[in-house]
Amino acid sequence: MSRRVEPGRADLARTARRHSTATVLYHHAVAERLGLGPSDHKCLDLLVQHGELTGSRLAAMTGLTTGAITGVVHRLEATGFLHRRPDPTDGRRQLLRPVPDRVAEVAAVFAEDGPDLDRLTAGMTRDQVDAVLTFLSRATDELEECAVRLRARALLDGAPTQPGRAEEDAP
Amino acid sequence: MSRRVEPGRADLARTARRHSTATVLYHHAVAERLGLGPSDHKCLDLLVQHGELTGSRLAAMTGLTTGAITGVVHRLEATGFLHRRPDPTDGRRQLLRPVPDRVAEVAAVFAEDGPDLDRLTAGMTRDQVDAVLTFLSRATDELEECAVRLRARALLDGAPTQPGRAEEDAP
DNA sequence: GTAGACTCGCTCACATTCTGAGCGAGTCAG
DNA sequence: CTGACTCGCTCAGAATGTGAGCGAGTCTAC
Repeated sequence: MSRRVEPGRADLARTARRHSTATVLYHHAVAERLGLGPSDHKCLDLLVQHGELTGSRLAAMTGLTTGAITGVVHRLEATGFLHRRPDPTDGRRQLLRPVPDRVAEVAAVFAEDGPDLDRLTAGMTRDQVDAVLTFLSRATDELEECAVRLRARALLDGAPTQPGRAEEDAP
Repeated sequence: MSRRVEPGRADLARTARRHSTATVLYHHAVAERLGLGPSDHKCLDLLVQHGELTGSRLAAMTGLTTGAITGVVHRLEATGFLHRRPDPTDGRRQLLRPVPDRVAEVAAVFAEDGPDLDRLTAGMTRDQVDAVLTFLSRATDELEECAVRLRARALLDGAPTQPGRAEEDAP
């Protein structure tokens, strides 16, 4: 670890990690503020970003079971965050899309109690901001890919270290 | 939306949001992989970053109730991720600290199925990497602050049962 | 055009996790 | 010592997730 790589390298790893944790905690706080569970908020976010999705797609993206998704959709629909309509081309599917008015409320929370991008990039040159953009974009892609890989691995292993519960341990 | 903002401005907002969502999903996947619940992983992360914390401090940081924290601590201790010892200076407190060996396993998961920082910063100048570092650092601070504010606001709205103290602290 | 394999969203029983209230022990100021 | 406080814990009940399985719809190959 004490190799003379670029000086900022270890800093970057540590900061990125802190940033991750802070992000997770912040998301949870926003969900609470909106009267939603963490999973509900997660799904709503995905819906907003993708425009329209099916339930099974949502299940695949979040790693939740379809049963759990049913609950999420019901709650989000009951609270008016989500509109549901049958897919005209496939009778099995339900197309889920966020309701603009409610989504605006979510955006308002972000605006009121969210990070201010202008402040975050204050004093940066255009080139530096571009670098940030590139980093975030690449990181997003990698994170999505890694999440999929992790989930696939869990399925393949069939649950190696985590079958039912903590089997060992009883000193 | 055709304002004269800097070209990268809206992009940055959108990308940051996508990055947040991806981060949350990734954290959840990692937790599953480790056989932990999302809250358990969140607490473990905080523990790793801060070295040693008390239960009540953890509750304040995560927004969980002390009852939930008790469960988290029991699970983490049972699976060997956490070591607990009474505070020598205050008989009420339990000092919680992560177990290095187990934490190394967590790090291994990150190394194996996590984003590769070298790739994320590939082709960037020292100056650009510094900009990324600055951005992440500032964002982390703001996110933490915003989460606290959100939670405080939620307490005001709802029934203020417990005196929520999560501010101060700046070593 | 129909049989069989698939997908989709749903339900149900059960397990796990979180909340909310309250408790005993410990700390500290007066 | 007394009283106000903090700390971690317990307990009942609510919320949320899992896993298996179902009926309806779709697709492919006969």
